Amino acid sequence: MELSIIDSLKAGGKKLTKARKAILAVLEKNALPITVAEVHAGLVKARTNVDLVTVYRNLAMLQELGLVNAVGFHEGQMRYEVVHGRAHHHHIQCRGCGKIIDLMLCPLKKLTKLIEEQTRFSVDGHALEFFGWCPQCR
Amino acid sequence: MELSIIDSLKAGGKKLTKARKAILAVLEKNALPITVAEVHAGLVKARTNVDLVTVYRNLAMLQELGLVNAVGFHEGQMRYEVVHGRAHHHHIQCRGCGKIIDLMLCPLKKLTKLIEEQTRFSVDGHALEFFGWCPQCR
DNA sequence: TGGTAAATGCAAGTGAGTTGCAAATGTGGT
DNA sequence: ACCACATTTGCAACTCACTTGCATTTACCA
Ligand SMILES: [Mn+2]
Ligand SMILES: [Mn+2]
Ligand SMILES: [Zn+2]
Ligand SMILES: [Zn+2]
Repeated sequence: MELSIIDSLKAGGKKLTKARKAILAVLEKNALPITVAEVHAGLVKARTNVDLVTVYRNLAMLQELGLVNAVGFHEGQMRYEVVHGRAHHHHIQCRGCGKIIDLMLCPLKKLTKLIEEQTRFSVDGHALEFFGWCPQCR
Repeated sequence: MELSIIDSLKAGGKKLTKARKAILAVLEKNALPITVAEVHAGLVKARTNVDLVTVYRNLAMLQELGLVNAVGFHEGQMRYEVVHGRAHHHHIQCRGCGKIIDLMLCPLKKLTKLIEEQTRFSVDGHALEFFGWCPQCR
């Protein structure tokens, strides 16, 4: 059973600041992973002025606590989505317009075990993204 | 049946330059994906002076022709490996020392079809990397 | 309500990757 | 072997995501 966001912060010795609440709110209302600039723009739109560097620092911290997930499509920047209350999953991005869709699946449970046996690594994560062309850009 | 490197270059209207040959040679002698800086260092070591920007431009071009594969572990830089004569595969990287190992497998053939049906995207690629701790760093 | 560690904003810095342009070089035809 | 010419290269300047240092502010707890 998963800790609440507030309890996770407390357990990590973190304060529940105005900036933090606002950043989490922006992420919660976005179904898909968004860039740091998009988080920042969301804050400005919500009349919450938070410096860009504060967004960077908070996203890094939230990621360390496991509350936020970083996703990269090799666009030259990372994207972030909330983990809390959502199932582990992956994404596909259109090479034309950049659109992203959630893929509510993960085929890697069994394979992870196999890799651990074959490589003697202990595997603790993976990144899986698909690329292609959406119906509009096809 | 796969075109030779020279034929692929020719087909793309590309010249077989000294820099190009040397870059491919560096990549060929490395089993694992290496950074642009590492390619460049390899050139210097081989007494072939090629500007860093030339390395960037050639790797981008070779990737477009499908001769080279870009791999990213979200380290803040990309890595490159030759495709020619090697089977499609994936990688695992140690979170401690950064060591990379080839995983000669890909579990995504069937899943790709399923995703195409479900999303109406045409899928033309994917990125899959595993992360963990190697025996030394465990 | 005050003491204190954590968090924030601002300014400056880092580093991967890109761009513009003049000079150099590989290629295909003669 | 030579020429014409498109491609490629090197250099310098630039962009932009992200980080760091430090003085000030803020959330938390006794
Ligand atoms: Mn998602
Ligand atoms: Mn490989
Ligand atoms: Zn699209
Ligand atoms: Zn290791």
